Amino acid sequence: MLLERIANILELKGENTFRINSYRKAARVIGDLTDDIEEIAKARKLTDIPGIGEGTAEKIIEYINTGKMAKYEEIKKGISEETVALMQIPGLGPKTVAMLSRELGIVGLADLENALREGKLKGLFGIGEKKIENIIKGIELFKTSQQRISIGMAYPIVKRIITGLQHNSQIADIQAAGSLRRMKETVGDIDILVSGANGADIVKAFVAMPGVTQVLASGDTKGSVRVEECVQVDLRVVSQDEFGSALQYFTGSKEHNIHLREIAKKKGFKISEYGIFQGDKKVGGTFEDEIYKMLGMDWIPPELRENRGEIEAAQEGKLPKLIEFSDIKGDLHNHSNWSDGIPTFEEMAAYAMKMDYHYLAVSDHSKSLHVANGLKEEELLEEIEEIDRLNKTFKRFTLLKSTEVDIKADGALDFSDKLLEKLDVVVASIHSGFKQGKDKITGRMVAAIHNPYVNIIAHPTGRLISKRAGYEVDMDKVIEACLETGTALEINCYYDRLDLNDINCRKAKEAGVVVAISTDAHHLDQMWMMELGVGIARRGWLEAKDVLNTLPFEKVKAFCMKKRR
DNA sequence: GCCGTTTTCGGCCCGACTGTTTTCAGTCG
Repeated sequence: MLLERIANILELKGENTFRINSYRKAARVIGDLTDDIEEIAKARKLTDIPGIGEGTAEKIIEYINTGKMAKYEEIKKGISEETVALMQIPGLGPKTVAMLSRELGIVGLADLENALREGKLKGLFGIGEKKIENIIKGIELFKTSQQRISIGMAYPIVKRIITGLQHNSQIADIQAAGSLRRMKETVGDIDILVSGANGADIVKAFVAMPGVTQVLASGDTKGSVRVEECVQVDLRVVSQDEFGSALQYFTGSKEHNIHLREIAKKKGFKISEYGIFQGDKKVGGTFEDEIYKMLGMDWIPPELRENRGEIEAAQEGKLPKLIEFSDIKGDLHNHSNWSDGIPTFEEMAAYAMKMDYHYLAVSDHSKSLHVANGLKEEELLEEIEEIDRLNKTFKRFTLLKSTEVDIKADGALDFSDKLLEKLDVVVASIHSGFKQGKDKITGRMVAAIHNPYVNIIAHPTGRLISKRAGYEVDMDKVIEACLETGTALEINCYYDRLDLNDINCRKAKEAGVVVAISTDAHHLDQMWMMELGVGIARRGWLEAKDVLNTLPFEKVKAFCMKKRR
């Protein structure tokens, strides 16, 4: 994003920090938009977006029209991207990078490492022994632990730690904070917050837990470890009357907290991790919700705390009543051992019933997907018979006859309508031709959506968080087609997919498109990931009524049949 | 650069830590 780059360069140049921040803020709000920026520009409504004023609006219009931004072209002169990137090294901020560049002509990481080796940093203004040591450590850290991990990895770790510590009699409250509590799709490190009497004892118990591979710090109020999965986990101990404010503070997001503190200031309050204050007098902090209440708004669920309009909604009492895991009645996309899954139908049904589901779809792959052992027509017919037979043995549970039918490279479906008609619910998805252009892929998907038997489009963008960006698809057109035809879009819960993501999910909701939250489980022990999908749905402002699989079986069936008429 | 139930000018979130330039700037979350 160009505006973000401008912010970075201005920072390096030592510009006014408030100006830098406003470029950053503008970049962020644009990234969070659910509407098309060009449409907004065309309607001359850019300055309606909070954080975008006349100046930025002009720059955006210039960029849309010419593909360039004069401001950016002007300030980037003589500054290399590599130099800007040096600011990402922990401990190196804009001042130090600018000074190193000025005094030693350092451009990028290689230069910096050479200068360090040759001892050139010694004697520079503001640089001592310790500082040099910290830069070396920072580079090391930058190289090794740069990447964030999927919430799907972090979530079980936190559950394990919290369960392990819960029985500790010293602990009064324990909660995960940070981006994990907000259910962000990736997390950097894991923050756990505890209140209790004896901090040192609690921290000792924490660093001695099974699974800990390295203890980074162990004190009276904070412990920091690395666990098997190579993630850093921080545990902080606070007093009970600070737990609420500390939880609020450490949950973030940073942008949400900044906005909240601005409001607090205007109302004569001050909030920090230690509490909410009026002058020097502490007026709250034990409970998180009292902070929001004192600021004149409803308590905001953590998943919404991204400064994407949730604060305004809370002030007006208009927050959505977010979907909860307990609203989920079933799972509409799963694989059995008939294609590339592990469990049998019986095992799937038993597990689903244990999860209190009312139904579960068996949606094995279709014939063209050889790598996934896709079912041939006659095999799907057999599968249908087998499921019908099994369903007679269940009392208050139904296995749904389904398929994950391939949308082939030419846009045709992999099974005939005649066959699809025999199913309860049809999931369709793209598994090939990822490199086709945006129009082609969008065309394939829209064609599938218009098929009267297709009910759900699975993993609509095809992205894999750790591996690939996904194919190019015009989500606006897909959403439009779904709305027109009564087709649902999936939030795929598999931890590496989480596709739709939060922003697209909100986009779908705003358009009025129904969303299905499905695990795409191939093993029984992937079915818990429904919790991740619900988290993404909550981040997308979804309520139970927006989600297909919160409905009882009859209504899901009615949703599918309606399209066939 | 943005913004306004105190302001169209003068503000713009809070606190901790660290190292170094001994009173505070730089960096971080």
